[in-house]
Amino acid sequence: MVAKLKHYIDITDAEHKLLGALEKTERSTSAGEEIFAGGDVNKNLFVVKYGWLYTYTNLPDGGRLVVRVYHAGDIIGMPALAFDHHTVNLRAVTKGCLCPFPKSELDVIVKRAPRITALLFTIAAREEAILVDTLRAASRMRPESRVAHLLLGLHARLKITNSQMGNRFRLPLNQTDIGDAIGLTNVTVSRTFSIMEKKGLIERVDGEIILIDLCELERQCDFQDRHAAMDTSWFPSS
Amino acid sequence: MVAKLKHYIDITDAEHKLLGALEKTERSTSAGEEIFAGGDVNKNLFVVKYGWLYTYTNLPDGGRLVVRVYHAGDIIGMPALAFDHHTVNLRAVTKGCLCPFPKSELDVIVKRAPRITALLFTIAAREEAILVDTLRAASRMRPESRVAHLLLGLHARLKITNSQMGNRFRLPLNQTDIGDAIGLTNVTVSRTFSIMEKKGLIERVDGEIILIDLCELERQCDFQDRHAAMDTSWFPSS
DNA sequence: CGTATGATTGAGCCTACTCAACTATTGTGG
DNA sequence: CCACAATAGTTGAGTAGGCTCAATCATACG
Repeated sequence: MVAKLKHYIDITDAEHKLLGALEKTERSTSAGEEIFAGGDVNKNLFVVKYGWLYTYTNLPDGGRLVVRVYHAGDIIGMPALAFDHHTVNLRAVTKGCLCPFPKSELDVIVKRAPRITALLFTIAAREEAILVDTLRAASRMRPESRVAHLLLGLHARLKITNSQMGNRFRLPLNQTDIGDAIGLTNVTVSRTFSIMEKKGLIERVDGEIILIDLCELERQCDFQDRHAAMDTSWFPSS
Repeated sequence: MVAKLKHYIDITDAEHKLLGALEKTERSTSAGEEIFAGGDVNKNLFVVKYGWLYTYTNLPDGGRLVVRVYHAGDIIGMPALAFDHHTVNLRAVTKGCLCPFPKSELDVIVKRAPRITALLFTIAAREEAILVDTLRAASRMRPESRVAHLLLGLHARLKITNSQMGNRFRLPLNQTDIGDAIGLTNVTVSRTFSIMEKKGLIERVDGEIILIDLCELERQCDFQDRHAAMDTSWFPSS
């Protein structure tokens, strides 16, 4: 996580030490494992060391909504900071490793490291902007644009921690998961992928996705990369 | 705003003074006025003194998505904290009054008032949880549940600052606005309201909404009140 | 090699959309 | 105060796109 935060601001030794405390505990996850469920008592946040995970909620009609996909360097559980119970479920997609830390450790950061606090605040704000983008795409766009938005979002996210990645990446989600993330059935996801491949927008090779026509993909879902830059101009001095 | 924050934690005189600084500038708004547009340079956040407003974005196909409705005591612009440009548009629904304050004033709070910082952080986290609820309802539920969710959300929000309100409130949004907020057309909103009225779930009198069968409304959209309580247990001492 | 999971494809249906006409309400200027 | 315009809401008819159901094909794994 420190590596990811360094991307945005310089971090002093003292700050580094405070952040290190958040990653002192480790917990490995196996593919498909349920880490916590909505309604569980919520004392911890999690930093992702590696692996893919997602949060989801069940819908009253039996459906399922995949809220957000997480990768190495992400912090899981910010929205739940406001409540003493979890609001969503967390599931590991692949093998991975998490660092749980109690909410209460944040108080030290808030008290002693105003720059880190501001940065975390900003990251939370960005999460909200990303969620609005998701709402835009998943509730109001045609299937092709929804898929495009999901793929571009994952790609932009993965590029931060893996800059020489190119336009190709492994996608460990099945089509039902994808459908639950963008509000389609697995059937429609399948048909949509086929159409996009036929159009020359993407390719699928060995369970990896290749984004062939990035420009057209970005155009059709009005994509904004929320990861590239953040406004740190208002931050206090350290 | 101070009145609203007091709801959750005690506020010392020093903290009160810092917060007061955020509300020293005022700006009145007229009904239908556009306050800012997505892409505008973003230096200010806004505290709502009174009036109704909403943020929205335009969709690539010409549609519109109403993201969030704001009332007295709300802070507008948290998600934009992460960027130097606005990510959405803001429009006033009714006459009202806003207190704009520069982002840079937050740095003083982050440095000097850790409890207030923690509280603002928590409010941002709650906004995210609310947005997930919106995503759930607006992208995946039947029209009736979507309307129910919107009405209950507004009602829960208005109750905080107006505790003896009962189950009746004025709704200054037209059916096109409502549709844009929950992913329906004005036509479907009209039909849905009629059905819900016929079923005895709600009533409409003089442009006001009366929630007749609260339990059934809550049941059918799986409603959670995110405003009632917040977890402040992890906050630092002041 | 057999089983389980995941992906593809086809047929038919259903729901919210579009288009359009009409009614109701609100606001404004003469 | 009335006439007119503009905005908002209602209702009907027909359409279309994504869903459901179901069968088949592909791949991975023990």
